[in-house]
Amino acid sequence: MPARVRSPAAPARKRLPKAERYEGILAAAEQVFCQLGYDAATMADVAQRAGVVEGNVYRYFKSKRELVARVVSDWYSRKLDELEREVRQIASVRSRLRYLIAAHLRSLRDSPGLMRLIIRELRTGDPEFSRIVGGLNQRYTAFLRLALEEGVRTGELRPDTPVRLLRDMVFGGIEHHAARYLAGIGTLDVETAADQMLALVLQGAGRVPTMSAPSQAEDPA
Amino acid sequence: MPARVRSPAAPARKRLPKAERYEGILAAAEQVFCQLGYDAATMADVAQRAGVVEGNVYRYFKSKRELVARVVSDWYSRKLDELEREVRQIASVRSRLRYLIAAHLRSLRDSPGLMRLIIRELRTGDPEFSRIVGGLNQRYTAFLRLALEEGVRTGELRPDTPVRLLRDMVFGGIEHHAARYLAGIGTLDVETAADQMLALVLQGAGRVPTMSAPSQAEDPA
Amino acid sequence: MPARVRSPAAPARKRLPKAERYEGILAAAEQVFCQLGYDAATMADVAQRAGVVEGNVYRYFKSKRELVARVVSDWYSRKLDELEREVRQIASVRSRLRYLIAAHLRSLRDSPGLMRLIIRELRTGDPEFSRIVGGLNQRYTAFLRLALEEGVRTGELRPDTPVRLLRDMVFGGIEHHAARYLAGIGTLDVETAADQMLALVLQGAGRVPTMSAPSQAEDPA
Amino acid sequence: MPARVRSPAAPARKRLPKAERYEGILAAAEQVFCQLGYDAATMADVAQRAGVVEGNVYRYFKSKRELVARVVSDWYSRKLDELEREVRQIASVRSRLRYLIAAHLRSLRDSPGLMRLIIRELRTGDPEFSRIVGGLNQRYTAFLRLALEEGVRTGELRPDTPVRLLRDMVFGGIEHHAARYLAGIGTLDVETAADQMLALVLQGAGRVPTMSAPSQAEDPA
DNA sequence: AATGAATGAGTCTTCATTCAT
DNA sequence: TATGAATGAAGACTCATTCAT
Repeated sequence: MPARVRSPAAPARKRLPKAERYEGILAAAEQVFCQLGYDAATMADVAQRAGVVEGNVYRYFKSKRELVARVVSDWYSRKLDELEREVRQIASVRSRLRYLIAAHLRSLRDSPGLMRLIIRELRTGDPEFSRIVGGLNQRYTAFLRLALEEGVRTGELRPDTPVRLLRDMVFGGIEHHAARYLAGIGTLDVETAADQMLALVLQGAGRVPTMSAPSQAEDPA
Repeated sequence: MPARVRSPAAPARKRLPKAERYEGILAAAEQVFCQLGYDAATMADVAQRAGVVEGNVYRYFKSKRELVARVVSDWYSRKLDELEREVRQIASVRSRLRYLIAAHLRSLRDSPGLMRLIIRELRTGDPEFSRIVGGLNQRYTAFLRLALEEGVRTGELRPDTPVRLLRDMVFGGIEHHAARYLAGIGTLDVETAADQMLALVLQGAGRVPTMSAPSQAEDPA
Repeated sequence: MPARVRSPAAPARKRLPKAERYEGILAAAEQVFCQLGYDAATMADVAQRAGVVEGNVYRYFKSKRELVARVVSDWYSRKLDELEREVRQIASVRSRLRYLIAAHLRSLRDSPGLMRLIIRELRTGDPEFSRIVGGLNQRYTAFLRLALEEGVRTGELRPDTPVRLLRDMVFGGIEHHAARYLAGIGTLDVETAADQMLALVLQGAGRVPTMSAPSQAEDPA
Repeated sequence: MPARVRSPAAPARKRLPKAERYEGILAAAEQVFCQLGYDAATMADVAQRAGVVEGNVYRYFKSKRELVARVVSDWYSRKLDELEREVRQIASVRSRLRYLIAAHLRSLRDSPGLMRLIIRELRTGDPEFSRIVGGLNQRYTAFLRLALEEGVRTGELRPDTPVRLLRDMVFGGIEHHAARYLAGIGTLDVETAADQMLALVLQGAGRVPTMSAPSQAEDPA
């Protein structure tokens, strides 16, 4: 009986259809893992929150690792569908970049617990985890990579753009930027951050040196 | 008043000066923590690697948390000294940025275990940890922030540069970029990555506005 | 995320209904605690005596302190029931005093281990302990206090009787008296001791003031 | 490094005469044991408070048990001297009883930590402890026993007085009475308690039934 | 399908005591 | 005589996982 925070447990129900019980446990696991983190969360916590008995969880998930993996892959699946749907409707590369940056920021803002879980646990190298979550992360970041590659093709981006590095700067930058927010400190202004990051991605921070093509708005000229 | 009787005790191992033993345990802990991560590592592992009995570790470090904290803060201290020494000798902002980017990449390349430890455990919010490591991370990232701010002052960078966001993109980008390497997959080409990242920081990925086609797409011309 | 893998687990022992196992552990704990005392007893001792694995004890009792507390409160509950039942059937105050004195002596004679445990551990001020055992001791001693108070009301006892002090002398006296027996030295003659103590309580040890030699010095004659 | 309360340590001094060091450690031990109790106190606590290094304590006391035993026997020796000195000057048995009762109450009031230590640890049956403290407790209680026996001889007390039982009631009663005070709750009024207890010892609480020799002052005649 | 009792291998941490220096 | 580093044997408590019912 750890001094853990236990939330109002759902009353146990009997004989649910398999799929429904599965979803219930998954949802409970998401809450518990997000709130406590992987290590601190216990299977007992999950079972209780799901209104199920401990051993029963193992009928649906063969181990704790698989359970987190499913929670995370679930999130990725949902996110992937959403991105798929939205991104195809955005014509310009620039707008697509803007959308993807903002989308990731929104994810961090709206599901900080889950994102912290992903960021922390994704880098584990656990085989069980990799097997399940594996490609999903790649497919997720692929949206940005593809957008950048298209930008190169269309000429909106320099031909020598180091696409993967730029992608890393975007995702890594967003996650770093949100670190304080994830830690419960401060807020996260999605739109401002997205605008600034997009600008940095496109023009960098260096002063444009040419005479003929003066830089930004604040040019005294 | 335990009824158990203590056993007669075996021959004592070699007796080291306090500082030496401290360093020995610290070094052992660094290895163990870097290899297994904080949670998976046990104090028994550390003690064994240090050639010491488990209980003896506690003469030098009052808890496992303090021990990691010391390992990490030790690294930061060394790094901070080094940065301090080097950075002050680099005149131009551009060169300083290049140096800081490369330095962080080198850290990841040369101490992947430690860096993974830091990246993972730094975001824990544990008070023991924060107390000790606390400001070190800030002081570390401050070097880049200061360089960027100076760039703004000297006019090498745009006056409206979002300094903190850019700093996050650099550190986050580097760490993301090194993720595969940290996971034991692939290599890390410090110089190339540093060059590319510096370029992105300064000019971004957007097409250079030529005379005929000045700045961005939304240019009214 | 421990890297250690759990072992395949051995054949499970017999499965008892919850209440039965609870009682079994409680009984084992009583024996162990009484024999060794609280500090010297270990949860492993208790588990072994109960024929259960150590960790399983914690399914029923959340801590060692709670376990002793339950053992002790269990005894009090039983004793309280018994006293309740018996005392109400005894009409005269004198008989009631005699009964309560003898009953406490019998408790010491018949459950010396448990009584030693109570006497030693009751005075600990541990919150877990107090929470559970708390009022039970007071309710136990209240029987004597109430009998004395009634004696005062009925005139069988002097109106200025210091009830609490007298109660302390009875309980403290009995416990002191039984100390040698509790230590395993000598025997305990309940009836004789009860008779003598009752006499002391009622008349004290002072010479009875006869007609010719009236009581104490402060006798006005 | 336990979260224990450590008091201002005396600075280590070198090369004290043996006897002086011995006393210093003993004094430190008394403080520590009284404050924390035997089990919770550590040899490290004692050493620190004595301004001595841990291992050095063992040059003067061969074990923790012996150390407490010495602390306790020290107290008894002092007390015994004091009683010896005082008691011989008190002529009447009655006064002597009054003095001994009050003296024990004062001990409890003035050295609650030590008394708690004695009361708790004296009943352990530890051979090391018994060997050292052994007879002291008996010699201490003997003062009261002798006074009672003399009372019997002189006729001030009934010839059939159960001396040992009465002695137990006095000491046990006092200790029970002081229990709340020892637990840090409430105060201890030595004089009142002594008066009341003396009266109980001499006359008991029973209403004197005779016509010819009416009882106390509050008798309506 | 569901239950939940039972397992067992850890985890961290504490401390009396010894002994090389 | 003094030091304090080192020992080692517990000890309380946790938790993923299994399996009889």
